[in-house]
Amino acid sequence: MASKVKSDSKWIYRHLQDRGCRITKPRQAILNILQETRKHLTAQTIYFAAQSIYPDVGLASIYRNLELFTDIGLVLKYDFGENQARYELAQGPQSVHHHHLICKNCNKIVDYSEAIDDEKEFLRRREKNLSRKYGFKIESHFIDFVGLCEKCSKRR
Amino acid sequence: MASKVKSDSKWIYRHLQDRGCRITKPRQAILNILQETRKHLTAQTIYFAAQSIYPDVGLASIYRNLELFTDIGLVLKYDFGENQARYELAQGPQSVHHHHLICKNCNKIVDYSEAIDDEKEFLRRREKNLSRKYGFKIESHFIDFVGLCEKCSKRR
DNA sequence: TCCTTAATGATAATGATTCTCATTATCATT
DNA sequence: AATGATAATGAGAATCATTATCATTAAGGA
Repeated sequence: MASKVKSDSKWIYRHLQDRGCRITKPRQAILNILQETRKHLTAQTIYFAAQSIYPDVGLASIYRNLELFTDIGLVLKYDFGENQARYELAQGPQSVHHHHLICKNCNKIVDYSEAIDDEKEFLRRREKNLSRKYGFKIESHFIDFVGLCEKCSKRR
Repeated sequence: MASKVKSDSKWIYRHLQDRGCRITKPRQAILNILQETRKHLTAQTIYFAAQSIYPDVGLASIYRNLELFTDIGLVLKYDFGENQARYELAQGPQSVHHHHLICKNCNKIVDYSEAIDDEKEFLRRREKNLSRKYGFKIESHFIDFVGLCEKCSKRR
């Protein structure tokens, strides 16, 4: 019953309502949490955090809504080779489009977003080319570099 | 007991032996299978195929060795948003370095490798830059485009 | 052939994610 | 503000890929 849901960015709610989705407390809680961090959170972490906003929330709703948000492009879902997915807001004040460096030994993740401009041009060409050739309607892309972080490459 | 393991590319075995790994029947079976396909196979698929080469093989060995092969760079492990990983040989006669188009609706995967040359130059610069800045020793990269395939984009 | 020990197979355990279904809450309409 | 259709929920069971355990086997150098 109790709920500490704060008011959120209007555009997110419009995005949901345009699709006939209701604005529920679990959804507000999840979005609040994602808006307050830059980290990639697991469903469990989001679940625990959501309980402090809306104690009655269930884990199933966390998964259901993360899937919904991912489907409608509000959230990005990542797999960094752990045995669980990670999520973050696709757009918003806290989030900048970025890619990842993944240490295959300790699983450390570094986000980077610099020098993105020459990348944009490259990706624009590539997406146009691929769309035409394969008939795909491309919505997003992921670029991950995998290797060893400084610590792990010394330790080997 | 029975075993139909064929002789394999020498370099792969050298790669294993250099690391003190033994050449076992399960390992030979897995590598045979991966060498004969261009597809991204699941552990289950590899398990069933391996049984026709070496009937006594256990599922645990499939997982253990796929992890080993991934660690030493012989195999690439992918997650396409299904609930299971997929694997393919990192290098070899059948395999060409490529990236993916993933349909987020029906999970269709298209491999593409054309026009890879301008990508190489772009990636070289990017990897050098990131290595210097973050101290990462970058070994590989993944570029995936996510969207809707032709069928699914019409159906919506 | 012998010996060391890496690797294996069988199977139990784990744990993230999904499913089921009765109940509840959202929100357009009145 | 009350109503009603139904989207969404919470609890917990079910699923299923992956890992861990451990006694046994086999690779490969001596």
